[in-house]
Amino acid sequence: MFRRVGRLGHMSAQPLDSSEHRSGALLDHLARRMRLRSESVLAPLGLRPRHLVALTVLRAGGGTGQQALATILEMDSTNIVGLLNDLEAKQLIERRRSPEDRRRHVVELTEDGAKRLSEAECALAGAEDEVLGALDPAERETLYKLLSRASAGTAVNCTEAICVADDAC
Amino acid sequence: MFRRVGRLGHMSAQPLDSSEHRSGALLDHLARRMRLRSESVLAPLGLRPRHLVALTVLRAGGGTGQQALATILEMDSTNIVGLLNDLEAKQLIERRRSPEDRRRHVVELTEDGAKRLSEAECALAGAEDEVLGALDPAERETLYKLLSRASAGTAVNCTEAICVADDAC
DNA sequence: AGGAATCGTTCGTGAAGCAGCAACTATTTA
DNA sequence: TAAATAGTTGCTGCTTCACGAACGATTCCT
Repeated sequence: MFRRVGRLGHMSAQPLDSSEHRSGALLDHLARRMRLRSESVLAPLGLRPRHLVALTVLRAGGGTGQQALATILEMDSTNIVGLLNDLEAKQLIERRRSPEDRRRHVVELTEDGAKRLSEAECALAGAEDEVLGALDPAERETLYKLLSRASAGTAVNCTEAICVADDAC
Repeated sequence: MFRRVGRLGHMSAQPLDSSEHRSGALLDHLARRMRLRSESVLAPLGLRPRHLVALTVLRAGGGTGQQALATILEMDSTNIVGLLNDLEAKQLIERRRSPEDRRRHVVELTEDGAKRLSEAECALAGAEDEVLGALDPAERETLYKLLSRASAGTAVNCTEAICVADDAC
């Protein structure tokens, strides 16, 4: 499951100067800042940050089963149920039984869901302006694309549908 | 299995519609994935993800008071105390009274702290490889720089209130 | 000097997120 | 038929975290 991390300094082929450039802590830091702001902005829409994450993933690779979704989001599947219950109660997603395997519930964004997601993203403009204030629009776009590709790439392991890279809306 | 959207080379014009390109959810998603992996990797070092965040911030702008640190990390100052207690017990940071204002505790990385931080970052290579597997080294470097600048930028302005452009959605 | 404000510290309280187990239904697969 | 899989529900417990109250030390205001 987890890649074994070798003892220090055993990699001779890699340039060592990138060893300090780990993005993990920075991701954590910025995600926290963003999440704190998002909560208050999203509240009027009846959404929480984690709902937005789920919706975003669903938009990227819709038509996934809940098990797959649990893997992508790395959440316990029992907790996924509650999350999806929220979203379904608001009619932002639909659960349909898969015709090929009727055990599965295929989860997909509804029209309302896509619309609400758009609204939410739009409402987050202010929050993002605060958190990413040091980056100009072009840099933010670059950041978005990198994050998007990384997110899609990691999802590849788990499911089938990935194709977010660059869509022109 | 892979639903492929062609248009690979067609980077036509500019992505002018950045309206939907909000990075918040993606940040959240990737940060979570990273954090889950980091925990197990960091455990042998006696660190947790949030410790790493604090150390990273301290390395970037050392010599800050705890109040300022609370603002940067956007954590309650009472919770900062416990966090720093952990780190001080491990002798990764030092609290000294500021000579100019002896109410303040100036927090700084010790040599051990910097070393441990480096080790931790090195140990996170595997985790990062998993989470950012879709990005090549150059892209990861770009990502790091963007995140780094964003983090530094928000830290600098944290004292002054940033006026947010009213969202016109 | 005296009083108010600030910084750090400790303690407690309460809410929220989340993992994990158990049991159940429906469905597929061997 | 038996076993495995997907989803659902309910429950338990741990951890994190924000928030408040009180306190000592120190500085700033007048």
